[in-house]
Amino acid sequence: MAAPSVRVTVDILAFAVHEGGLEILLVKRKYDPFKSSWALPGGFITEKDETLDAAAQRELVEETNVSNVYLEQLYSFGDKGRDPRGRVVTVSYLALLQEEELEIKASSDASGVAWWPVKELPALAFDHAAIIAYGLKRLKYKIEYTPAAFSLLPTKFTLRDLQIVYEAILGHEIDNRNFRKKFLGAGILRQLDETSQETSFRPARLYEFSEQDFEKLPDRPVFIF
Amino acid sequence: MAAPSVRVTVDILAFAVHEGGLEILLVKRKYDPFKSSWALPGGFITEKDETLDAAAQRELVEETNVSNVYLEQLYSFGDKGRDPRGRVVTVSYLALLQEEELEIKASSDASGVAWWPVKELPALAFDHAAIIAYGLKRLKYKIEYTPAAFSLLPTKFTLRDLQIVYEAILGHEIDNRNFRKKFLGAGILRQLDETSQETSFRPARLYEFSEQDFEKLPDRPVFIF
DNA sequence: ACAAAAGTGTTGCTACTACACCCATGA
DNA sequence: TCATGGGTGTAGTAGCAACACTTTTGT
Repeated sequence: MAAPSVRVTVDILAFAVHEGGLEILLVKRKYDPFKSSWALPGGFITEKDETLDAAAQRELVEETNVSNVYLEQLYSFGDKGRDPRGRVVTVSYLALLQEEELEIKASSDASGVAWWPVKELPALAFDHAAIIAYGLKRLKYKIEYTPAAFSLLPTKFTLRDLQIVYEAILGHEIDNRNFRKKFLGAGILRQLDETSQETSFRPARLYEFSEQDFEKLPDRPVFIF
Repeated sequence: MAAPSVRVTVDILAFAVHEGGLEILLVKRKYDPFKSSWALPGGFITEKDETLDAAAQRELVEETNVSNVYLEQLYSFGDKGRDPRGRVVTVSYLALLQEEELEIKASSDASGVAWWPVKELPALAFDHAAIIAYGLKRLKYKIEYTPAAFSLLPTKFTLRDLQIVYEAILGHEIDNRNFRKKFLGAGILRQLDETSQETSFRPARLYEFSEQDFEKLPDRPVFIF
């Protein structure tokens, strides 16, 4: 049986919320094809990669210096004409990051790495614009049915911070009373005896997400607003 | 950059509900590796496949004689040791079928093709048992949030038929009054002026799923029981 | 008349939406 | 004292779960 060889990449959609807006991490390509275009971080899988997940972790570190993050496989893209060099199947991954805690750094393959607001993306290489559109749809969905939003926040956060994450991703405002009621009633937040300081007005209570309490819930909660 | 070539397969999880139980379509391998084991239908993508979806359609026809069905990409598997022949990345697909309307037929690559109840699967080749476990989880989820269940039924069906599909996939019984109420209230079923005949007792009303009405719903309904 | 499955309503409860004001703090 | 965001309660509504009996048909 002729089994034509194909090249496989993993590409990462790394999202973060920054100043009330959703952003994605992109690298500027140094080489052809699509030299000087912005693209998703990622690359070919190697002999050493034990799993696709591991390959995604590795590529993210190599291309952007970002390590040790929540990563989840999203979808695979394999249309014939999507890469001018030949058949390339791309397995896309979703990463949820806290921008402030990272020090991004371009690899030698790239001439730059930067956060881009998803509402003002540059021209993108390959079919990466379509991949991002797909990822955004999935992300909206995910925060409504899973505790994924907490991966976009530091361990200690205020309810307002959490609400900002939801508003940035869903793209609309949420009534703060109902928002707080739903999360406080869900029983998955631990209130801390600390308040956020950096303000010149009333400090807000800090909370932590409790993975254990979430797992113990009889039914999965729904965070639809 | 050394881009090691990888082989890519598409494998299909073809489900159907038969006599109240959920079944999956498997083929018996004629050649090594895993000669004589049962496996998911599927195979390597070829130069001619324009898309991964098209490759899945093609493989399903070639290996089982099943054509023209609902197909949806599920997940990709690429652990290093999963195929003894070397690196193989498998893109899995979900197909939802009506067993009665199909005439399955083994290809020349296989020594058999058969429906297997998911509760009594045979020993399986590669990591196909894990792939099926994953697919089952996704299928349960899908019927609760999408109209996927209708793909497992003929165009005309009774409410009881529909309930049997839900019970087979979810694995528990459902109160029939609440079940009917939810579906009749959802506004996505068209009642026909026909009844099912084949019974020796009271005939049941037939219904059709209305794709258009489903699309027109302001919010997606939730079919959780 | 009987066996078998089709079909039907109500009640209590929970959870949601919509909505506007007072509170605590630092400057 | 003022500006700023933090924090709170209620009333009306909609949707859900739990529950058992009558109807229709063929034999």
